Amino acid sequence: MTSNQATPPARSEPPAGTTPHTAPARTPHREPPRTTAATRATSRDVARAAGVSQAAVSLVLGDKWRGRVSATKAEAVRAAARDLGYRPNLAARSLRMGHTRTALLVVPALTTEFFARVYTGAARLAADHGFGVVLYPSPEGIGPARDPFDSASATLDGVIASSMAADALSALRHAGLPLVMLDSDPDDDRAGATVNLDIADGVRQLTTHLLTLGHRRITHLTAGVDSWTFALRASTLAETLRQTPGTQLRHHPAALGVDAGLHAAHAALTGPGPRPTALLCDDDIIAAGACKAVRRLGLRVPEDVSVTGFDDLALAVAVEPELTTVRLPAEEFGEAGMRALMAVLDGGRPESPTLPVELVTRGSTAPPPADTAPAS
Amino acid sequence: MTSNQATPPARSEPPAGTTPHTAPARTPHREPPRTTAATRATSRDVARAAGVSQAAVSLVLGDKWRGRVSATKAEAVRAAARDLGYRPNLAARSLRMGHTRTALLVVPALTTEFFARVYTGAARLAADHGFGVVLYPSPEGIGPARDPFDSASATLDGVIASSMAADALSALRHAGLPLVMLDSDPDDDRAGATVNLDIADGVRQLTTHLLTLGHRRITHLTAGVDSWTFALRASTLAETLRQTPGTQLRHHPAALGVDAGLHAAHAALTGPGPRPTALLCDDDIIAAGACKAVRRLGLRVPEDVSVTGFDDLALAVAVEPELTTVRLPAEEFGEAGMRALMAVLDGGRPESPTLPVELVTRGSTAPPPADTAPAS
DNA sequence: CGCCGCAGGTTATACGTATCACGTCCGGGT
DNA sequence: ACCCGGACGTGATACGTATAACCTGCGGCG
Repeated sequence: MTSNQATPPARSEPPAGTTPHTAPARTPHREPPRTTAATRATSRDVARAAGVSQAAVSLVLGDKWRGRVSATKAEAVRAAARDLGYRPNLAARSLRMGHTRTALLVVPALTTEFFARVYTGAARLAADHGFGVVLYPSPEGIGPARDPFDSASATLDGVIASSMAADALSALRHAGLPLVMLDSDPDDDRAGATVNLDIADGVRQLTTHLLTLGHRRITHLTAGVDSWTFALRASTLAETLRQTPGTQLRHHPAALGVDAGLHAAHAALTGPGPRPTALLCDDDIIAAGACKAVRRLGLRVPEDVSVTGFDDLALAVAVEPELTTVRLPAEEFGEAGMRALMAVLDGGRPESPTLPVELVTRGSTAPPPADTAPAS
Repeated sequence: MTSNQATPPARSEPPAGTTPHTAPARTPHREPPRTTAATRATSRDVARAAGVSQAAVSLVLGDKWRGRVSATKAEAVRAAARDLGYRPNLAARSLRMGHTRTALLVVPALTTEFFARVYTGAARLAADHGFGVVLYPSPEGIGPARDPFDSASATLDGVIASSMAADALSALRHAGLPLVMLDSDPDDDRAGATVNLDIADGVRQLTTHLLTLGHRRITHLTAGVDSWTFALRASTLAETLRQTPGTQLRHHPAALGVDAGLHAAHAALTGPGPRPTALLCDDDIIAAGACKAVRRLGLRVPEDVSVTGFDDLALAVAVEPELTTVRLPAEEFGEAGMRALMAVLDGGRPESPTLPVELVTRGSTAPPPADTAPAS
């Protein structure tokens, strides 16, 4: 603190009560950038203050001063930087370095808790390595199809994209940026790496759980989204049931959302043929809607109909009964994506892990009613 | 996985042979940009392709060529840019222009649906104006207290901050960036503008609804977060009830989350004195937990105890009974914040609107049980 | 003695863009 | 005839940073 017009005098704080009954608050002219901070300090300012050259500042602050700057001057530089509140201009640095240490995360929509958690995990790991993450919610969330690179005001070093945001992928591919796919076909050659959740294992665990309870008529309420991860749910379920004779599997298209789940479940329960005893839903939200449908038909969960979810969102324990579901490690998913991207950026060989999932057994599943005749 | 080194067949190598062997592969001088796709096209490349100067390209693409470039050449420039897939280097532009068209949105945590929707609204409006939005989830979401500007890899033009992220505000204030506060005390002089939701009106509507149904003993399950918006809920509730004689108001501290709501409601319902007939919760998630507590005590919602939420999240219609709640226009909230920030950035006088909220009456409220003795 | 190497610096430069200052060529007003 | 101003362009420059290239003593070693 030297000169620089400092010491803003006490701000004229009205101490308590006595609200200014008029409160004119005129002064509409224009507050010129009078208050300090008008222009940020540059490395040249720091150099001047420390009595060295701008290059020396860059060296010291970049921690590359081993045998180039004396310890005395290095400390002087650091002190000056601190005093001036110096922050490097990231735009200039990016221009010079040719990279931005920023990744783009492409997700279908952010209002889904799942992807919010994926982002959180990715951002946390990124921050630990000096990276930033910006979001590109795909068209359904943000408006008409828009170029991802117009959305990201920073230039990008790489992209992490959910397979559910397939509509944005063509633009991404064209840009030739390093790409990490989330939950995508491992054979997809667009990606430099692929991070997956072990969805198939989750479905198998869930199915085994229902089978063990005695269920034989299972209806799958699908998300109605054309993406690899949802296709995998359906195919794994079909394959698993095929190994147990006497089972019956149906698929009912729903959509994402409570209402969609409700309507699909209603249709599934009132349709022709024997009523299913278990509803396997593509996510927890659909499952919540399905539970509502069951009760509106005068039936109970789980005594009459078992319902299962997927994801283990906060919602899963907010409804009653609490949902039996498959817990997806969302934060770790985002972390793994970011880690893979950083590996690609470092030129190393990226890992393409498959993250384990976990069956969480709660109150929405039970043995089917005793009076139910076994299928066929 | 054997040799990573393999498979660069015919990488470059113009196979035309007869390369002058006097020019061995050495040439360490300077790598000319040989491999097209490796480096992005610059405005200079476009200029060369269109047969004009780089300045002309900038003029045309910046739509500032009124009387400076002929229509013919302008079209040629646009064609060349299209052919080359030219994208301006945003880092260079930011450096030159001194701004980034990027705003930072500071929220307490993203995993809450509410702020995810706020972000979506802000980002949508921003995109329409060529702005981007990056997020700074506050420490609780992202890790230990970290400088917002390390998190944002782009430099920033301004900040939109929720009052719930108060812990990050000191760093923000120090930076002297244009600041728009979300849901904050209008007298707060830190902000260039303040956008509010009409929380007080929502509380009054909710309270009137309960009073009209006949409730006299109301317990407020608070979020336990020290922020202006939650304080306003409590004070407005108290003030409203004070105007109706014979009412009894208690406050029970909860926290954000289903479990917290459950425990707080349990305590509220089993505590000393006559049982409250209505539980007014600071948000829908707490309310969902409260409903669970009611049922675990062998009581029914809403016949024995009415429960109300706040926010109108997706959760509100996922639980049964569906929650009576106050709908907060989250997307519009984010939009209004972004609009105010852009107004500040344009040097204009920003509006500081208060957005209306709406009472949504659903199944979780009903008249109190008839056998309930009036309070006092 | 000559000269190398190294610590401790500085100067110059390039990244890609937007814009200012400067040219040139005209047609038209005085 | 002269100058003015507008249309049409181009060259130069600066934004702030990181780093390559260069410079200067100085102790040591053949």
